[in-house]
Amino acid sequence: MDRQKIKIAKIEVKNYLQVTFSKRRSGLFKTASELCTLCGIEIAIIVFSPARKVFSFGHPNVESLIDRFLSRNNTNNNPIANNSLQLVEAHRNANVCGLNLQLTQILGEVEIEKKRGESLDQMRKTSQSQCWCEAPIS
Amino acid sequence: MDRQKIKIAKIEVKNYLQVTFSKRRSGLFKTASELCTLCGIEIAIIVFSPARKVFSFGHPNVESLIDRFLSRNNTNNNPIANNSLQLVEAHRNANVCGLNLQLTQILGEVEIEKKRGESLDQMRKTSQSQCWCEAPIS
DNA sequence: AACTATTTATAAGA
DNA sequence: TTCTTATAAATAGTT
Repeated sequence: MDRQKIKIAKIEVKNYLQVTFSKRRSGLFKTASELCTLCGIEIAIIVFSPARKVFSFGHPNVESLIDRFLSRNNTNNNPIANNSLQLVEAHRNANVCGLNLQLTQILGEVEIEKKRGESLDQMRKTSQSQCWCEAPIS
Repeated sequence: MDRQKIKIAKIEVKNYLQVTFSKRRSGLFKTASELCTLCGIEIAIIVFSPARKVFSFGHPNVESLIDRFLSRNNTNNNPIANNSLQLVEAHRNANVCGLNLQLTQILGEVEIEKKRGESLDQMRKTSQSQCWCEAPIS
């Protein structure tokens, strides 16, 4: 059997899949890097391999492009994009949970202190109305 | 002049750059999609064009891969990756700012209420020690 | 957008 | 994984 074109469909032979993945991934990253140089653009690629390993390529780096991408999507009104952002939002919210907990606890403290203040206020008023000795007896 | 190979260097002629960008970008997305199908992988590509427009390709979608990528980087100890995450962290912090502000204001309120409580407490004690008429005079 | 000569990527093999 | 090479695929220059 000669070298020939392959059908674009899931490769089932594991060893062959691994080789193809490795070759085509490096090809993809190379063409991406050429596109960068030729056109002066910025690009980020994230790949999760069949073995769940992560490979990435980024110019100037993956994280700053992710940040820019998310900012853009946040400011537009596209409901589909916003919907897809829910996972990321969930992440962010997880980190915010601690702050929310603190806030709730502090708000509870405020309530207790306010009640204590009111009760003391009430006591003062009562004692004032019932007692003519606010001034020293002398 | 015949068709010939180009040097991989920034294209300076604007029109030509635009055409090359368009052709190569679609080529890149096509090869990425083939890699997906052949190897059953997941991939996300984010591109910022020379005109600052954003193009993206994702299978199954860009956002979930970003989320997975960030989670991975968060849990490892790689100082370089963590350092690169600072931009994303900064973003998250910007959203947390409002909560922090609330917390600071509420903490201030707590302080005021506590002081008020103490002052009233002090008044009560003073009035008790100076006045023997806590009970009705009768 | 379409064409095509040429370059580039890559499938199969080593 | 890396090299080789025949073939497939992408694309530079043009229309």
